[in-house]
Amino acid sequence: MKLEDEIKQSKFQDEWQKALLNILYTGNWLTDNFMSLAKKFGINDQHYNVLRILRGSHPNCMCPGEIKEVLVNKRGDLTRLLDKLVKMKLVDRNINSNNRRMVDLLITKKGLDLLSDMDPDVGQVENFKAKITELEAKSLNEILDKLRE
Amino acid sequence: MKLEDEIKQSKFQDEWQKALLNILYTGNWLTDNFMSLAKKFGINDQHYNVLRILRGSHPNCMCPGEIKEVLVNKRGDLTRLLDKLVKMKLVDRNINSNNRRMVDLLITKKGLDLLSDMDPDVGQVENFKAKITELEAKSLNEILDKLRE
DNA sequence: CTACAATATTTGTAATTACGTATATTTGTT
DNA sequence: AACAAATATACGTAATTACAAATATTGTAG
Repeated sequence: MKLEDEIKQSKFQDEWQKALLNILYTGNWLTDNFMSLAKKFGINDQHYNVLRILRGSHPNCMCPGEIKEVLVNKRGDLTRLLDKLVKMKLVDRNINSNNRRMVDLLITKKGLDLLSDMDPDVGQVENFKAKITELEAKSLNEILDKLRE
Repeated sequence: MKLEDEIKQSKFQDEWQKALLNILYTGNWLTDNFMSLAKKFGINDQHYNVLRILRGSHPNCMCPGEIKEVLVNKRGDLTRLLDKLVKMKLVDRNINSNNRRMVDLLITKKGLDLLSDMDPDVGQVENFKAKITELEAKSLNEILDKLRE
């Protein structure tokens, strides 16, 4: 749907202002989709993001600092977010033996299985290939990168 | 900065996957900017968004439902968000005389002054004109609109 | 080898957000 | 006029998030 209709605004000052709102709106739209998807599986979107990062490094572990670095959305209290994942037995947490300030986190079988169950639904949300061409995606990436300069 | 460096990822599966993360990352980046800006002025980004909407309709008032409709980011508990703005005397709240289920919200002089003070800083964050051309903004809008179809 | 700075994570506390439910008012129906 | 349905907002409670400070461990200079 056109942005004008989605946020009930008849028109924008200019294309730049519309772009600002469009990025925020589309980002929130994606996040909302992930949130309701995750909720169906008993977690939230931040839990999902962390699990997915841990799956990416499996069978190696990561420490909280490393996870924070690659998290797109840095909001949330990582310690307590991990508390919950450990409590749900989706993640194992152990003190790193080389550096006891650090904590090794490893996704469990249960965690991997949960992600597998979610994959089809996630594929739906991430189904960009059906909506824009590769050239459009590339162009989008270039423009967004420029904006953050 | 290129997305690869910002989230410490050496490469992405494809342009589509990068686009997904880029939208989320850029949206969060913008939100973080607004958050730290608003914080300097003693409010948060959602308070700012609501104030800005109310300035848009000033000198007319709006009710919570109308505000929720146009809010890009619908997160947050509007009632208690407004409680805070009323307590800070940035917004006046009165029961609507025609329909007493509804509540009239009007930005105060103090609220307008706060926004004026913030405007220069906000201009910096929203400074898209300096970064992308009008054509690029237009192209961005078209691609984002497509993604949400 | 001791003191001090740096690093990695955790914790306390307050604020915000989520979500279901409750309240109040209006509207429509009989 | 009485009552159910619909509408608009507020509230209770639990979960999450923000922020500052605390704890524990390691690295390092003297």
